Amino acid sequence: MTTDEPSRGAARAGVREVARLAGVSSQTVSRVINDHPNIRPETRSRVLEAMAALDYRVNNAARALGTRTTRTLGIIASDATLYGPSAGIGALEAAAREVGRWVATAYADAADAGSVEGAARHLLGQGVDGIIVVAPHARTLPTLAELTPGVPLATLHGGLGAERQADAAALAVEHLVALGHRRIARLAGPEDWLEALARDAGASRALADRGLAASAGWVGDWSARAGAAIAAAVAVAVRTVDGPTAVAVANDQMALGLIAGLRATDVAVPGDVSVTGFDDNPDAAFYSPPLTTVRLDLAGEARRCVAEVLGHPASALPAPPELVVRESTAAPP
Amino acid sequence: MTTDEPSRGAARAGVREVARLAGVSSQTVSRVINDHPNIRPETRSRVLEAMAALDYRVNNAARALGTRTTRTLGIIASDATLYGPSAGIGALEAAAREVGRWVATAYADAADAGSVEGAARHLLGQGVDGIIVVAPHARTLPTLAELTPGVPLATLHGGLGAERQADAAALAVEHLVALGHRRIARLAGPEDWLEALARDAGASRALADRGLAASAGWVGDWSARAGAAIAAAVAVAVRTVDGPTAVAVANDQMALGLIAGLRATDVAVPGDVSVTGFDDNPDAAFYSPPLTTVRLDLAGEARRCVAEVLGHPASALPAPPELVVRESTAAPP
DNA sequence: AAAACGAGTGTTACCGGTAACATTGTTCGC
DNA sequence: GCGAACAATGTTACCGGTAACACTCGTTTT
Repeated sequence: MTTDEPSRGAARAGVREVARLAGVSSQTVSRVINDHPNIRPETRSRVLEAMAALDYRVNNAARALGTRTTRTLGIIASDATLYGPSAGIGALEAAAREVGRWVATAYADAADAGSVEGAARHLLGQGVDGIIVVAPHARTLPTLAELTPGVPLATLHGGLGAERQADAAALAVEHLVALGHRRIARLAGPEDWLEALARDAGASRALADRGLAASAGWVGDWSARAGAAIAAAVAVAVRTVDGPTAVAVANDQMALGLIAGLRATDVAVPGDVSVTGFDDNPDAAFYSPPLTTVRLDLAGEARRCVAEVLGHPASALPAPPELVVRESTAAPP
Repeated sequence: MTTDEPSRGAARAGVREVARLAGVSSQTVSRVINDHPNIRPETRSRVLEAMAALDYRVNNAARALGTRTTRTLGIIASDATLYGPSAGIGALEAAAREVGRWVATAYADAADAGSVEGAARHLLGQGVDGIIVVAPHARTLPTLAELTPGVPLATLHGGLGAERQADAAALAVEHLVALGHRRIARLAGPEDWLEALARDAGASRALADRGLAASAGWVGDWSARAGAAIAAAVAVAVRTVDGPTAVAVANDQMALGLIAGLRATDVAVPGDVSVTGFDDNPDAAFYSPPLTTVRLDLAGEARRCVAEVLGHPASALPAPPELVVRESTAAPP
């Protein structure tokens, strides 16, 4: 394990070294690095050459110290075992990198205000320029805002993205209605998650738009386990006269659990009841039966979200959500 | 959105302010912050009070600039849609935070050397003190080592953790053997992933230990889709005389896809063939049938990994892997 | 009792960029 | 043809910690 460091002795070059080699001042080097206007093209290229020759790399700590901005975005994420948030984080990282920002991620139990607060403190300590909350809890958002004065806050799948969440949920319901379903139940996410609210609101709206009653729904914590736990109750409802003939579930994982639970009680999907998911988890095509679900333009949502915390003008809107029809939905029995 | 910043005007306090309020030098404040010995308890508490009173927070950029260390670990992650890596990242973040480090994550397509290199450069630019590669590609590891002289490198689920990966895979095979299976096939991960190698090696070893032939296996890219794609071939093999009666799959998601594909070709699991997974994905209990799989002590592995890059003495070893028996395995037909 | 030591603290300079301001030509309007 | 505006570059100081070293006392050591 001999750390034979090639740079030993020859400390990494800084702006001053580059400046000397290029025959300019260090400030000019800085200008080139930061793409300032008013640099003679020839000077610029001389500097660039020098940077390449010395394998120059900016020192972010120094830059951050001088500018009081770290070019880093903090992400507060919930449970890494849920598909939605995980995929969201990946998309955010890509979007941040696209605009030259770094990300620092802190995981927290979204349902526990203390944990979220700890994550926020952790990120603030890091000096992030903004914080993005993935799948935020309704209650924690105000707390966060209070905790982080001066640091812009945005939410993926919450704030501005909420309409599209609702639209996507509506898409699922419309699909069920088109198949002939008239009594459509909902299995929503935890009531106090903005994301859950948006999805459920979208489903309700679609029902109302079609003149259908929004029957009472169930609530789960996004996990497959929760879906399974609710299955017995769903089975009872389905077997009831005038019971639902379809369930719009707020994410794919709960749908998976629900279907598993229904199978255990001999309720056939989609024979006895149709089920839709939400997310288009890559696994959903291989559930049994393959799950009909809706998909958001995650990359687009992430870009919008990054632009928002950065205070950039809204770029192109994310693509509209898509319905992915598979085999968990059919005409009502 | 009136950003009524309470700290406007009253710029955030630094060590010097704290020092003045506590009646000591800034260096003493620094010593308190860093838990240096040789501080009179009374002095320490005076400083701590002053820090609290001023709501002092260290400026990491300044610290990094002075010490040439950022207390940040870089994580190079592959696909956010796979359960294993996602969960691994979450565990690493927690482990890093436990020892007062930050993490910076960069996602890369592990199969694309260029992409991994880009991620590494990104992290190096950030000035990370070490890099942890989640689920590394065998070939990219040397490249990375070359690219990052002086920056310690470790792998989650690769290097030192490999034995436990192998042990876990062996556990699955042993379970199948105990059920009476003698012809056990394998569906491995991509050949050049260290993790895939370790798991497959463990399975092979277990077979050899039992005096069983390691029949040829299949390979997939960890995704459910890959499992489904291979299903037809597996079905043919299973129906062959002397064909396998069980398949040990290298992760749960591929197992899911495989089972879905087998169902399509009327091969029953576990009736005609038993299937085991790897990871204990929280969804696996709700697959159809619920998946028998093995689980690693992810938090422990992450801690070990963080200690390794940090050059800390190895702490407690991760707990041994566990077998989780569910319904995808049964005695051979 | 002088010398050596260690605990506890202060001084100074430095890390590597960049903001702010100063300084040169150049070009342009009238 | 002269001052104004501007383009291109240099100077200087500063961001906020900490390393390195210096210094002052009590305690030991010999």
